Amino acid sequence: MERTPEHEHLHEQDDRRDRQREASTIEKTLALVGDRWTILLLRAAFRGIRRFDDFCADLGIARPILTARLRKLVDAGLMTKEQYQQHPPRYEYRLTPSAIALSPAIVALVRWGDEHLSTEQPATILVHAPCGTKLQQAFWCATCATTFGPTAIRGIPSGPN
Amino acid sequence: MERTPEHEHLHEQDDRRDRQREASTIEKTLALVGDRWTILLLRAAFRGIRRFDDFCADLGIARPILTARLRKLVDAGLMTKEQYQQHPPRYEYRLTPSAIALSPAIVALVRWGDEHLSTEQPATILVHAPCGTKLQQAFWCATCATTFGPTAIRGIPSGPN
DNA sequence: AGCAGAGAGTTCTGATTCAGTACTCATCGA
DNA sequence: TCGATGAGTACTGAATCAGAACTCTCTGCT
Repeated sequence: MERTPEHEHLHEQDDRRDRQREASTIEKTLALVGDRWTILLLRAAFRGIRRFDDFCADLGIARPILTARLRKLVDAGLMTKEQYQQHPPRYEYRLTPSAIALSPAIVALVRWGDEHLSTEQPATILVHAPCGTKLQQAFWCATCATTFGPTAIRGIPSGPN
Repeated sequence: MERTPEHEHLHEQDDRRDRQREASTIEKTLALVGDRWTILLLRAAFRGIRRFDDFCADLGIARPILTARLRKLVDAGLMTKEQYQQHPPRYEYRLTPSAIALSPAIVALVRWGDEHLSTEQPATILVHAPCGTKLQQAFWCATCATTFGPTAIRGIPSGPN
């Protein structure tokens, strides 16, 4: 399931290496987050939900799956499991900064869904709180002081090699 | 992305109906896009891949699954299947504007993965092609002409209700 | 005419993972 | 002691995954 860097039996072009590397990190991302529940779970956590049964009720997720998802997120360092009570041991799950850093991605998905998938029901729209303007999400270049679209993005390898 | 300690939710307003409605559209989004392959497929398409066998080779995806994913994306209006040659009928798959609108979400996921999941391998960083500056992703308010982080986002219901 | 080959799939297999109901286990409060 | 609460497990069938092999229609070559 996890694709190790060694596991490149099907690449024939060598300019694929860059892609391969990038793919493997995004593959890891998707292996973590790319299923029907994990994003929903994180979203619930962003709304302040912390306990097992609350997640269960809020999302309508089956318990064994919730157990598995929470464990996976804790293992990945996106949530922590903390005991908030000794005597009957009770735990709560909290987001780590790493998970909070995912919020732009989650917001982008929510926005896209609202704009492209909502049917008869009016979607919630996200606005800039200070002025109430409908949210735009763009890429911002501090050097050029402009926003730009996806066509102006290029990937370059970072680091010493 | 700046984070303020007290802000652990994107927006609260615990109107249950609001949440419920929003959840259902994000659920649809995730049902479409929330699996191990779809995002990877879209990413490949963003890189210019258009043909069945090329997707197959590039992603290492099994053919039946690719068939299913492409069909799902075409049905959802994210891709079009166009015949580019008559005589042996050959098709290619192209992204629609609706899919291109997903790019902020995909970029956000890639970036997050590169920052939080990459191990020893240096991650590819995304840059603004014209000037080479490292990509910032922000929310942009056209009215205020500023960018802002997730803390300044509020959700409001659109339409009646 | 005959045959290899490309492109775009479809049909079969098993192996995994998903999802749901029902159950456990410990503890508290009445 | 009885029941409720919180946090899980066990066990089940359904769906999805991965891979190999197969089909079908043309094209290009000989």
